[in-house]
Amino acid sequence: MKKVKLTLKDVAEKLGVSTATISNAFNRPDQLSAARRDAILTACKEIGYSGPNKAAQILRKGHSNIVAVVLADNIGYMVSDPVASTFIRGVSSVLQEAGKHLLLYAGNATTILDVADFVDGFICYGAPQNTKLGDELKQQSKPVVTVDFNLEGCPSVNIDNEEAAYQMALSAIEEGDSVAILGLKLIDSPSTCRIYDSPLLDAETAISHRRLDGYMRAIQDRHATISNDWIWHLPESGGNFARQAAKEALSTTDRPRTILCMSDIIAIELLQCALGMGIDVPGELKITGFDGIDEAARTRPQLSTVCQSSIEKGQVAARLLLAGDDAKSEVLSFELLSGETI
Amino acid sequence: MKKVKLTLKDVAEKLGVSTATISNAFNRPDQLSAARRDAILTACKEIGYSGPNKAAQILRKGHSNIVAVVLADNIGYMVSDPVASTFIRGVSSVLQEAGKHLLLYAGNATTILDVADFVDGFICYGAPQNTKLGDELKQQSKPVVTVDFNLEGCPSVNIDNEEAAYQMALSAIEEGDSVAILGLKLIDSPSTCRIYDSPLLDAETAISHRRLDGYMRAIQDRHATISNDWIWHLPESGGNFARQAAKEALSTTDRPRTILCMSDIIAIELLQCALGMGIDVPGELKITGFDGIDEAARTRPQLSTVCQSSIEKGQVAARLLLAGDDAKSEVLSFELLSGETI
DNA sequence: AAAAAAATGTTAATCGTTTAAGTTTGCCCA
DNA sequence: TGGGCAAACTTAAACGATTAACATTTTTTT
Repeated sequence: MKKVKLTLKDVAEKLGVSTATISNAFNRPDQLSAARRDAILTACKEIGYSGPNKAAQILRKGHSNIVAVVLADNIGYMVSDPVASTFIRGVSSVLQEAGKHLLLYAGNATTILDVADFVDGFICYGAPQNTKLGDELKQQSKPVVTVDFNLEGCPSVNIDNEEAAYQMALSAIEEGDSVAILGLKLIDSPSTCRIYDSPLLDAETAISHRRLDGYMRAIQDRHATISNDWIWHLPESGGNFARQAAKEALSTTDRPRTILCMSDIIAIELLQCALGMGIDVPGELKITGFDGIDEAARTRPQLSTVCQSSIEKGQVAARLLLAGDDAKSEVLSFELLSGETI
Repeated sequence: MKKVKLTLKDVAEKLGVSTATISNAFNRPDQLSAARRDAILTACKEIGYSGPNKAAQILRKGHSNIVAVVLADNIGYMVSDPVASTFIRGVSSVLQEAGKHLLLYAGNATTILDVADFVDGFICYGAPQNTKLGDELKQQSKPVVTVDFNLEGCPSVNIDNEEAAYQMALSAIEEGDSVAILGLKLIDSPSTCRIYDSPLLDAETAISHRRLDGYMRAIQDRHATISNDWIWHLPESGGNFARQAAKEALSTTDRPRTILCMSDIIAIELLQCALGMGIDVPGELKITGFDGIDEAARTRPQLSTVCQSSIEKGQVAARLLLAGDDAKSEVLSFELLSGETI
């Protein structure tokens, strides 16, 4: 139980050498003889000095080996979401290998400027609801990598959401079908609702809108029908939002033949809801998901969905951040999983 | 795109006041006149100074508003584990309210001493496999709260695992039954195996052993039978480990009547395995879980398990850490969920 | 054997703040 | 009128390291 913390200076005095030499012993082995270095290091161990103070190092060196991962929604929700947590796993594995630490940050919380001074960079996952985050990110000077959305001037990691949604929808929709969409973060509302004519949110950068574009293109190509009041907005995938939307969509007069869901979580909720109501899937209703989470492979009937590797996304994002200035945006591949719901 | 970072000194010169005054404007409003304070703050906004550098503040003030959450296993696994991620959600909610940040830390990675200098404290979740972590924790001087295990001198958050396991087992086991146990982290092995006579791991501090004690007491009280080669060790709950143990346990000659599992994840895997083999649950085989994750309520037949509130655990842990020196250990309550598997 | 190069140390400035202690000013009251 | 006291600022010493630039010794080269 050491009460007093030793400093580099204390150690230097005790050993009768300069602080520079102690510092070099820890940081730049080539700057002193191996013999002296060993002597210093073992002496430090003996007297209980565990190395240069990190806080001081951060200030002096200007970097901390800490990378902030900024999650679009609150940490709690994101961490329990399988897609997001798998993503974090990917990031974490690469960072860990590089000896970096992971600061988990909630985008909806207070300002990121609280940490911008000492983290080495930001990995931002998912489009933030408020534009404040974007502004702050460009106000500060640390490198940024965005995932599943784009920010001017920052390398990003994405799949081709438009194309993925298009292909998925195309294989689900039959000529002339009626279609509904359970979408994510389409408009600025904290609750489940149909979008009608509400202004679309962040239409240029958000992946939700790329997916919507893809769906719409497929609907056109199949000469299918849809209207704005058959497009639902969910603020997040979590249980209640999805359940409510599912119920609404299933109790429309003249129920849609096909419902396209922007996440597997939503699709699974919808599926359970439909089965509970005695609706035959895919006989009476076809359902598609998005993401390819493990659970999707276990539903009965098995969900059709777009598989993307969240873990790879995380790894690539981390690598891009570590790569520094010459990092270029990456578009990852996806795969269609043809299940039994279409 | 500011290229040069302004410092307090720059601002002070520009405004013609001392650095102390600027600093006070940000940190100690009572030290200067309101008029001047407003003037300074708005001036700062104008010239693009976003407040004192945090790295310097950490060094000078000696605290950072960062709390490290140390996870027993690797971050990746823990984050995707429903129990652990719910726990993190709890921690995060309290920290966020207190304006603290959350550094996610993998206990199995490198030393925590990397961050001990600048975090304000540690919340350690789950017994670490290696004792190194414990040593390091007491080597450093920041406050520590442990969860689901104990560390000498540190406040902890637990349920009464022995009693919970006892009660659960007691209601599952019938007089004279044969029993098997699928346990977690009982011995020092990276793979699934029966424990036979391997030395038990960390027997004093680990909750696994409290649970084991409880099971054993119930087995005695019910005059049931068990042997060391019917106690399995799993390094973690994750899929493959559980599946392997489940298969082994179910293919023993003279299969056990009751299998007690130390987590719901394990129990669910076992249940699926048993149903897949055409075994009638609970007719031929009774199963109990532990934790009370959401998914447990959705299995058919519904799992019997011990429910504990992971989110509360997280909240309490965070509050204990924030409470400082006068924090006392807390024992949370649990509830038996009598499902259809016993 | 002298000059050049390399190896090993030290000195002191610096990173960007905070804050105890000191200074100046203005105000009140006897 | 001047002593006592706040209020409002400033000065300057930390916080605990890193790292150019310089100084000294040892080794290598010619």
